[in-house]
Amino acid sequence: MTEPRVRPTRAQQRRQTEEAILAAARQMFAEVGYDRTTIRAVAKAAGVDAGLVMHYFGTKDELFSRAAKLPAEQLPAEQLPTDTAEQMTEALLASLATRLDSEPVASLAVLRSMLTNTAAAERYRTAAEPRLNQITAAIPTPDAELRAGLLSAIVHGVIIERYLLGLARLADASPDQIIDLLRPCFQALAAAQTPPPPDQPPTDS
Amino acid sequence: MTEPRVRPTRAQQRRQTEEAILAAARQMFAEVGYDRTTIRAVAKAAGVDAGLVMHYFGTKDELFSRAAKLPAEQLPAEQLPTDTAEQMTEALLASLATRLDSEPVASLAVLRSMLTNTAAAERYRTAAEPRLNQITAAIPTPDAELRAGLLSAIVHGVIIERYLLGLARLADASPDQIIDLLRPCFQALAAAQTPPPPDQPPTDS
DNA sequence: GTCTATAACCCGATAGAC
DNA sequence: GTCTATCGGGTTATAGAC
Repeated sequence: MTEPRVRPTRAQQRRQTEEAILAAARQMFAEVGYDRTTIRAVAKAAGVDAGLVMHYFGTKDELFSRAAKLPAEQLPAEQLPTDTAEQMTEALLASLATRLDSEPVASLAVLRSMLTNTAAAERYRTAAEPRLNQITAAIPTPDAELRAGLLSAIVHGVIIERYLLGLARLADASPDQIIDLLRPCFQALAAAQTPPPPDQPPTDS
Repeated sequence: MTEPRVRPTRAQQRRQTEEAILAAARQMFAEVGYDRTTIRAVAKAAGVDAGLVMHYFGTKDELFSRAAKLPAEQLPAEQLPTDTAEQMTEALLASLATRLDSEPVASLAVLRSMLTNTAAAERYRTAAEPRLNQITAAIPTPDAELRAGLLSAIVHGVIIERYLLGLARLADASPDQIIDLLRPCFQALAAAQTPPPPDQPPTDS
């Protein structure tokens, strides 16, 4: 009998090299974007032949699509509370703090490519949409959709300048420092006007 | 004598076709980015031969560099007042309103390409630096540099989502609506905490 | 000054040997 | 399953005719 424990199943072996290819592809897509990422370079980084990459994924678009998927599609797990604007704001800040600490490389691949690749842009849109709806639901004003769009734009602007452009002022700061500065911004956007007006009218008027 | 008025100088003619090429290049760089822009397509859009583009600009990098320059380098003209944070904030909002109304296509070319082209990223950095310093100078807190970086990131995040990604919530809104919503955000970032600290120390201490 | 032809080099994708 | 060879296409850039 052949020892089936030591060298695992054909399918397992395949999944293993597939994962190595995907990891290399994610890294390169995140670093230089879709166009400048070549199948040949991905294969070399993964230690396999270029033909094998094509054999597994068929096309470069499919490779990008698979590489850009977050592991186990864990997105639906992180939901924002929509009860009050304050809760949503804090949850959004906490989510941003996590992303500022270590943004998944698959997300960076999408962000890096979304300005020059329509498939990446579409993936960005569909990934951001449920979150936009959650933010909108927590804001009690008629212009909630625009406010939610601005909050999302701020989050992504900060992440882009920190990770993709490496601007020193944002790249060197700590996540806590950034979210502490952004908290009043977010509260102003989510809570409409200031709760207590300065000069209180008489109680009976 | 040959009539020199009707058909202008050789140099003028050259400048004219050069400008046509640059306009076509700006448009294409802004729409699809550096990599997907080809010399051939630019030449066709400008109504000239591809070889002529190379003859004028020598290399694709030089063509991008020339196309990405704002006309007459009018950047130093728009300076932000650095006297008080309030003045700077309003000026920054006014500048954003103008850009939301019609962002120069040369700027869009840089923004579209900066995530996948190092020359574009470098141009973005050097163009943003003087403005960052002006914003910093108007903020009276020790973390002024980080606050300025966040303000800049917000501005560019909004512009990117509006023009380059075409997200509906930001693309359909009016500039005035957007800056009115962003005003409290910017004030919170620029003005630090509430001006009068609650407990004043004794005068002589 | 303008345009044609082509060189030299990449790429993604395919076919087939082993 | 893995790798080599190659096809067909694209690009920038150059050389040279008109």
